[in-house]
Amino acid sequence: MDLSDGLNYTVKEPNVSWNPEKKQFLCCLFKFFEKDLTAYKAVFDSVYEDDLRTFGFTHGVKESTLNTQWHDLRRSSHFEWGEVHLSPFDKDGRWSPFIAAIRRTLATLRIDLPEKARDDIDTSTFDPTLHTSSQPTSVSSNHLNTALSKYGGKECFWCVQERVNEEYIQARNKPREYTTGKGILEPLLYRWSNVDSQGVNNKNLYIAGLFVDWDKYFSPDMISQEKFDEYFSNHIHRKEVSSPFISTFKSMLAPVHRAVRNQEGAIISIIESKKLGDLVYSARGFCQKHQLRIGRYNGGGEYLIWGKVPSDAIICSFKVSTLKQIADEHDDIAEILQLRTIASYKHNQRSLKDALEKRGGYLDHTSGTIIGKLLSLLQVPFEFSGEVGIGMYYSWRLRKRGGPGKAFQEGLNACY
DNA sequence: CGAAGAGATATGACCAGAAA
DNA sequence: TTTCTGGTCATATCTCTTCG
Repeated sequence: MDLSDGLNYTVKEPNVSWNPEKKQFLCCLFKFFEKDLTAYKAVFDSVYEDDLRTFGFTHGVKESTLNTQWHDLRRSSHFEWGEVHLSPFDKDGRWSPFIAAIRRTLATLRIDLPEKARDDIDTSTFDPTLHTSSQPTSVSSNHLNTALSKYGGKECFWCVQERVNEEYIQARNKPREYTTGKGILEPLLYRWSNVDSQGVNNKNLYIAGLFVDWDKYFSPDMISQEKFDEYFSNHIHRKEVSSPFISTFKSMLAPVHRAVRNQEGAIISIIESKKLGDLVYSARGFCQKHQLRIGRYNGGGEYLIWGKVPSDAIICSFKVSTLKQIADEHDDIAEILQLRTIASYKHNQRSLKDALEKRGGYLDHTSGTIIGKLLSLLQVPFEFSGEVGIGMYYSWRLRKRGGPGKAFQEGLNACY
């Protein structure tokens, strides 16, 4: 018997130890980078070099193994597969550490692997009811674990499993309610926050309180409609619990009103809604569906964003102290803004709007010029100045009837 | 009792060949 | 070619039994 041949038959290539991290890493390659198994292999081998050597690999993992593994994860609706592929296509989001590692490795290896500009992975075959998980999901892990440790019996496991499955079926089959849908959604949303706001509130990034530890992120697809409604309801009832949502408003007046009344470090941001995908929900829609009123609040004008507002969706941010300073330095701006009047009203309601109206109307060209000056001082990019300016025109009641005319736009443009 | 062991069952990694 | 699918084999986990 030829010994070397014999070795080839008996010495089997080792198996990859697919822990959750490696699965996520592999899925990130497929999700964010153009498909090229040779490049995927090079990156994977390099990143997990030590680990692979420990398990006995000498020439890295075969391309086919990576491909099969990814398809297997998809076929079995594996937890990590869903985690990566059902999450928003956001390169600055939860998967950014993986993406950064991949980019670094590609640069080191001098491999030119294009990144995808959008998600092209078909997730329609993903069935959460089948989903095999190495880690229970964040949603149901508590129920599952307590039930198991409490009773330990097979019957109980299955009844719990049944309920978990039901949650998933509901989550999948029911289209998510209250979503604003394309076309209806306001192009711009405004956000107010201060030092007391929960979550991460930066000038260029917002993260909801529940996801401050971004590793714990889950998409709304991963939870039931009931759970989603509970989060939504808690949020609009302003309950003191961590929320997966970020509040925004379609009008700039609402956040300005809150900001001038709660000045401590208040920031106002302007957000471009189309960069948020479909993770924006109308509070009005929710209140209508559930016939809900909280005092006089009916959700009008408020939109909740799930998870985070990535930096590329934030057009600009300014501190309310900057706004006040500008008003102090420019009488015409102060006269239009009426920050003191706004601050004197407890609620942003009819009476505040009436009070703003009392100031009297402006000629369109005049108001356009003043608003334009303000927006340029606040460094609102020119391309959004029209949208923001017109919004302010209505909110601040710059003329009693009708919309802004051509002269308003001309006045606005004159300042940039 | 509870620890240890044996057997049964489930899961994970992967291949080879079919299908597209 | 690439992608999908049925099946194998090894290992992990569960369940039941035995024995000190």
